[in-house]
Amino acid sequence: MFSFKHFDSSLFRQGSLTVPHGEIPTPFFMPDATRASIRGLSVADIERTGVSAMVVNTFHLFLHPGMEIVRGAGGVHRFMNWSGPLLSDSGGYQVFSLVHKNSQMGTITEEGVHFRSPVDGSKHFLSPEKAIAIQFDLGVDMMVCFDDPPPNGYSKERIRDAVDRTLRWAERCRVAYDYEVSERGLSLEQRPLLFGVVQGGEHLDLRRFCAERLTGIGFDGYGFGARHVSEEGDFLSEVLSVTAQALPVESPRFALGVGSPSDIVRCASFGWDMFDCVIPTREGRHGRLFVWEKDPKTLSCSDILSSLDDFFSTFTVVRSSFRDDFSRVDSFCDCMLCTNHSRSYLRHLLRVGEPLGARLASEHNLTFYSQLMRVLRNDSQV
RNA sequence: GCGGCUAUCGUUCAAUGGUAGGACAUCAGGUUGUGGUCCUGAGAAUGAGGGUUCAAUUCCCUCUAGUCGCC
Repeated sequence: MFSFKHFDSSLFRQGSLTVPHGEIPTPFFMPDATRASIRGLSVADIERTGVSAMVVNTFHLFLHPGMEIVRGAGGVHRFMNWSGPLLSDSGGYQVFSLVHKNSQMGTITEEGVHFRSPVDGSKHFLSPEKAIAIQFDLGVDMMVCFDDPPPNGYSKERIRDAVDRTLRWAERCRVAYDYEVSERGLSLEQRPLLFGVVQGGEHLDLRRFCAERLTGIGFDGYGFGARHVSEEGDFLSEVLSVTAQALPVESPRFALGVGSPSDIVRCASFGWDMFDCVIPTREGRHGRLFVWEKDPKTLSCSDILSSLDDFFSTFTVVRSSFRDDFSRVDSFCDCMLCTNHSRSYLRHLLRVGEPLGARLASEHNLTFYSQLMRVLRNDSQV
């Protein structure tokens, strides 16, 4: 299901990934449509940005609207009217950040995690088996094992515990996945891909160990879990590099939660193929815009790799200095915002809280990310 | 013209006879498998002149500027 086309000049893995809802050229970036929606954007808006796939979240959709509704709609594709590929996050990250942040919010047992809804306080339970079943009900193209992502600040001993639990749960996810596939009678073309997630914090030996054991169980793809930046915010270059090398060459590698444009480029150069992050949409809503320093159509991936911090810049459009800046946001971008409106107008919209501001800014940043991924693919079509 | 009221960061509200506080705005950071129209930090003010007092932004007088009412 995962194939490569290598280009001699390329510094990156370039290929394509085939899933039930289509073929995706790699590397690619998925914006987070956590609650089956990218905040503020319609499906038509999303298509215009060049986004090829999105991430929805098991945890959030399980709580709202609930699986009965999603099943009733005929799956999340139909529910949100998106016909392209979708990946679901397992909910592990949400449940654990909830519990790690405040132990009153839930308890972790070998069986799974009991937690309280952050919305209304109601009690719920998620386990490897349940997370897999939910993701099948969502009807996504790619799903992720229910895992335990510990904060990087934890002791090595506690991170080792998280690795062990992640591995035990990965085995249970694998079994549950095989059960669901046969129970639902899914053919090879219909079945979603299952990703195991490598934990281990900043410890190279734990990352290697976890990667080896997951490979032993066998998954369609492998993910990098927990944070890829240190507590101080520094990119964990060696950890990302070593972990990628510890994974099978022929499987897609998903760097969960990565990241800033620079982080994505670095990870792609280490051999990571898939990315998702809230940065382009969240920062867009808050008024930070990504812009090209040079025309991306003239850039190669080696140009970008050699100018990691210089190929783009950001600016905060809500600052007063943009009050009377009637120029376009990015002279190299062809999105709705850049071809129709000025920085001054966008600033105005964001400051008065007009929803159109968040929409245009998110759309622009996603267009920037899509363009970046095209450059990493040496994709001539722009 | 007469009378009342008001005067505090850029704006808008507090407070006090002894270090003037908040909100919004400004500026600077931050946001990484979305509990985020969010989080952290910084700079920023007692209209002017007199008087009472150890000490006045606070009490008194004058001026100035607003504001309301009456002619």
